[in-house]
Order: sequence, then structure tokens, then C-alpha cells
Amino acid sequence: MSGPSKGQVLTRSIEDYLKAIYELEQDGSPAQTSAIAGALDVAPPSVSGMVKRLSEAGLLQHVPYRGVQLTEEGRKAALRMVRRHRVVETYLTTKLGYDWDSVHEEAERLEHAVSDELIERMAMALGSPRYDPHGAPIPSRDGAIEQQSFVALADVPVGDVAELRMVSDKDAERLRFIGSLGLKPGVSFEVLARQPFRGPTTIGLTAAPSKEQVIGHELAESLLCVVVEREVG
Amino acid sequence: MSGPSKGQVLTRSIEDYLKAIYELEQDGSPAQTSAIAGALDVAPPSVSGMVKRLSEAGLLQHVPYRGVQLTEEGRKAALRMVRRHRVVETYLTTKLGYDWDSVHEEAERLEHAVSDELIERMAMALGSPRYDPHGAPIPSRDGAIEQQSFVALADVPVGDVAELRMVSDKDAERLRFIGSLGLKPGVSFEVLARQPFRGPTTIGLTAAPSKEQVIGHELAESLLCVVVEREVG
DNA sequence: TTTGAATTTTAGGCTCTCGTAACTACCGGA
DNA sequence: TCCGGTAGTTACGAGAGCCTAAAATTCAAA
Repeated sequence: MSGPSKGQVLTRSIEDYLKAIYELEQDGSPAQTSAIAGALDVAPPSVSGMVKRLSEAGLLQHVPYRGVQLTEEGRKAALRMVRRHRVVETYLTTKLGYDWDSVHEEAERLEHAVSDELIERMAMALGSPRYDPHGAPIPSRDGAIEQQSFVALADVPVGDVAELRMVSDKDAERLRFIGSLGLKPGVSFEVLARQPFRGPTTIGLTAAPSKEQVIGHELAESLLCVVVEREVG
Repeated sequence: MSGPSKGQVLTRSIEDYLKAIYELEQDGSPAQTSAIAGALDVAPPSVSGMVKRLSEAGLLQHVPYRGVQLTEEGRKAALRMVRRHRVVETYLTTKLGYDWDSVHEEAERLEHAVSDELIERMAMALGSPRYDPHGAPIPSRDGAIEQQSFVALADVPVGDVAELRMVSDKDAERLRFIGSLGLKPGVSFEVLARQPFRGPTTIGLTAAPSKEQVIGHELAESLLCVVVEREVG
């Protein structure tokens, strides 16, 4: 008795797998076993086993040795988790004074425990926010999510003015550092210089142009931006 | 490698068992296997198995065929869960518009997922409340809990004025009905009449004396009160 | 004091999810 | 085309936590 059916009982583990697979699929291409194992911090054979079960449950399609892709049903379940995670993160920062670097861990546990009703009440209390504190879009109740295309700060040409839009929520230390630079989603800045050979980028915040910030290449690759004003010339 | 040790990793199941056992011990006498099984909706052999593990972990003492008693460590862990449960219930009703009859189920899941920090932030946001929406005392962070002695409404003599103090949070339907009578912790009333043979009690709310309420015996046994004014004579 | 009902425990099994070890498939380079 | 390294899978096993059936214990009533 398997196959696609309504009202699956999803365990915590299954919810974690679906969300991880969804996030891996966002980088194009099917999610690979080792990538899933890495994201969930389990051994690859554990993933093979779970993938088999999820595939039998109709939540994803598995091509052996090639990777997995969520089915419509699996994607929906994954987006439900993503919505929960991001609503919780937003609630904790807005209403309970959490810093943006500490909400991820808490949300990671709460997303499995909250009811749909609680999520809707939180969203309501927040005025149905569209983005979480890290700039990630919050899927709607019915699983629609804004598709975005950003440029990493590392790829914004010198001279352009850009706005920071989104940062990964997974690394607390990185978030603290970014915050200490005065950066958060919505902040705009001009790219003043960049050293070659994957060297650092220098920016000047629009709000405080006098204070320049130097940002290493690796970090600059993780800061997702939109260009607001292209350099003339 | 067992015995009392700091920093146990308590599973959800273990947390449930400890809380259930704590609550059963409140009615005096050690908690019995079947009572625990009933409270958690599992079969008695499951309880025997878990009791063995908890006893080996030093969280309770087990006298075969006689029942179990929490150790200091077990009691502390149980009270931590009780605090979580009641803070969450209070938060949901006060800050997110939940009714007092629907919070129990939600808190039952959240109590396993929230961090100590989140509980303290919720308590802070609420002004460190001493009672939950059902009148139950909230244990302090260090596991101190107010010991109360109440009289069931069914035992309050006719003519006395009493105040409702506490109601079980477990039965949503009962809570809805109690609420529909205008009753909640803090409401006071005069006991106007009581029929014999475990018959109903008639009360008149102090706030609206004209409107009398008739309350069946079973319900009256579950309404925990303090007598505010004893009948003269 | 004996017996029988009720309660508790033991025995044995199942599912879920994880792990390690061993085997298989894929793919790029010689 | 072959060969080896990497990635993926299968085989097997462990622990948690639940179950049913059977055995053991308790206790009260005859």
C-alpha cells in the first residue's frame, strides 16, 4: 500500500529530507545522494534507504546512480516546511527579539512541531510578511514561492550600486559578521574596488559612504544582490 | 554506562513519560504502570520497558509490581516540561489569540521543540506569569512550583462564596462548556443549591448574580476552587 | 487458606532510522 | 578499450519505541 496518497504522515526525518532535497534542487539539477547526506549530516547509505522509501511513497523520483527529483507532492510538502521555517524565523526576530543569527537553529526544531494554524496565526500577527529576516521569500500557504535571480556581490562590477537582498541563514557566525559590517537585506552600497585573483571587494554603504568595508571573496560570493544602478561608461 | 549523569539527552518519549509520571504522582502515591499507560495511550508492556530504561538512567525508582517514583533528577526534568507546556499555553492565548480550549494540543508538541531560551523569552514577553490560562501554576526556571490545595466545587458547601482557581487543560470540549458558562480562573460565585445523590450544583456568579448556572456533579468535581466567604451560621 | 481476577512483567517481533562494510556502477584518462 | 577513483547501492546490524501473547505476581474474596 504505497504510491501517491493524500494525507501522508510525514515523520520528522522525512520532512528534513524533503526540505533538504528541495533546497539542493534550487541549484538546478537533481539532488545527489552525497549532497543530501552532507546536508543532513547522515551517511550516504542512510540516504539511499530513505530515498527508496520516499520514492515508493510517491514523494520523489529516483534514477539509480543519477539522483532524485521531488514530485509535485514532494515539492508541496517541502515548501510547507520552508514556509514554516521562514515564518517562524521571522516571528522570532520580530516578536521575541531574536537576532538573525540565532533563529535558524530554533526554527529547525519548531518547524516540525508547529501546526498549520499556528503558522497562519504567526503570519497574521506579522502582517503576512513576504521575506524572512535573511531576505529569503516565504512561500504562500498554497506553496507558491517567488523565484528570484540575484547576483553575488563577488560578481557585481566595480562602480555599480547594488542592494543586498539575501543571505543564507545556516551559518550563525557568518551572519554575525555580516551584521557587524552594517549589512542586512535592503541595505544598498556602491562597489568601490575589487582585487584580482579572487581578492576582496571594497564597498561603501549608501547610508554611510564614508565608512568603507572590505569583504573577502568567499563571503562576497554568499551575498546575493540586485544591481540598482549600473556604472555609466 | 548509565546511572545519574548530567546533560542527559531526553527523547520526546522520555519527556512525555516523565511529565505523565510527575502528574500522576501529584495525586499522592507512586505512579502505576497502567496509569502511565493510560495517560500516554500506550500498552502497559511499553511502559514496563521504558520504566526499566528510565530507572537505569537514574530518572526514577522502580519497585517491580508496585510502581515508580521520580528521582530528584527525574522530577527536575519533568518540571522543566511542565514549565514549557504552561508558558507555551499562556503565550499562545495571550499573544496569538488562541482559546484556552485549543492550546493544550499545540503545547503538547511545542514543549518538546522549544529551547530554554525561547521559553525564557516568552515568559519575559508575558511578564513572568505565575499561572497558565487554566489556573495551573507555572514552575520557575529552577523547578520550584507553588503547591496548592483546592476544594472541588462539588464539595463547597451551599451558601459559601468561592472562586474558581484551576481546571484541567486536557479536555477541550469540557473547557469550551465551562467557558460558555462564564467560568474561568478568577471568577467568583455563590453556591446556591445542590441536589443530593451526586446531583447538580447551582451557582450564581458574583459578577452577574441574576443569572444562575446549574453544573452537573462530574463537572463540579473538576472545578477546583477556594472558599472566599463561608456561610454565616 | 486457597483461588481467581487484575495488574505487571517477560518474551518475542515489528518499524523506523541510523550506521559500517562490502559490492557495483559510472566516467575520465591513458 | 581498459582501468581506477569516486559515488551510489546493497547487505547486515543496532537501538528506540511500540505491539501482542504468555507468564508471573499481587490481592481480595470465598
